Amino acid sequence: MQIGQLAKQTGITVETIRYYEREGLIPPPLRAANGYREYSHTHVQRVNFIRRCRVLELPLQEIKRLLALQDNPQAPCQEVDSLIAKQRQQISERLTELRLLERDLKQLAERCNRPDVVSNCGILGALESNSSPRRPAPSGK
Amino acid sequence: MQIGQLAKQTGITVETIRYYEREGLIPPPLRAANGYREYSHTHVQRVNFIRRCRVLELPLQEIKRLLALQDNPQAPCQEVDSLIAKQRQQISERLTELRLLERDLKQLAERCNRPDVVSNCGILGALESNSSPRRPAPSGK
DNA sequence: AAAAACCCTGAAGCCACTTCAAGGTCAAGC
DNA sequence: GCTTGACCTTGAAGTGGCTTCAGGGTTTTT
Repeated sequence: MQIGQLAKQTGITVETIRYYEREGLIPPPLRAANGYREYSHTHVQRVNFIRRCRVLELPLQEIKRLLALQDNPQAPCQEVDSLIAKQRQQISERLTELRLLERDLKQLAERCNRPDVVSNCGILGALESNSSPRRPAPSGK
Repeated sequence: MQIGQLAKQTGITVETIRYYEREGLIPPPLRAANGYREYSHTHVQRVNFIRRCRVLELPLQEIKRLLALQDNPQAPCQEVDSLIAKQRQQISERLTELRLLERDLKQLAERCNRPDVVSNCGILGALESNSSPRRPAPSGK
């Protein structure tokens, strides 16, 4: 199977497959006499595995760890669990960030004074003034 | 005011301030006789403006647009509004993505078979099988 | 025989920084 | 006056996960 075929079967572009090989996520395949890469079924599985991990937004370095564990069936699977747990934690933190951001952007958008000029723009005004990082009002510390 | 002082006042690192200058977001400041950058109050305002925009995760290119509009007070502020609206849209889309991702990761984590070995790992098993991109069962289209 | 479609490599571009290397400058303490 | 340390300078490279480009070779189709 040529690289284009593998790309079609997995939904990963040809360039990205070559990139994964360079990064060591895919073992270098055999080469045909003309230098073309020749892939087998195990390569399809490998690329699909990587794709599913990337859908979960796991970094390539961690996917690399998972692939190493895969090749070592007697290893404890605790690292797999903790890796997924860590990813869940990060996604959850990012969700919290983005929810706050959404709220802030909504408030900002409401400061718009309808079609007007920049000098009277409520949005720009808010961004100019020190509203964001307001210190908690200097108390007699 | 030297660059270190500006950094302290704005919470932006020295390196990032120099980067913003290179990228054209901050006008090049005057230089002292020894070559050190000399900043004024308007620079503090400018950097704070950029910081507030970055908190909202606006890309530098769009912050550049906002800064250009700021320097042009008679321009209509419609572009400001649409820029913020676009950002809201993107944040909202990303939130939707991450909520789905959170759900998927939770389900995946539940497949863990307690402390065990890799060969019996429910998580790895799920990542290996073609569960994710299941085609909607070929119907007689 | 020519055109289209595939394959190859290596390098650069994207974004917003961060880090590194290799220095010059300046105030304080001995 | 000499060192120590804290500041400042520039330019280049590294980060992540690709994508794009330049410049070719090969194979299949027309």
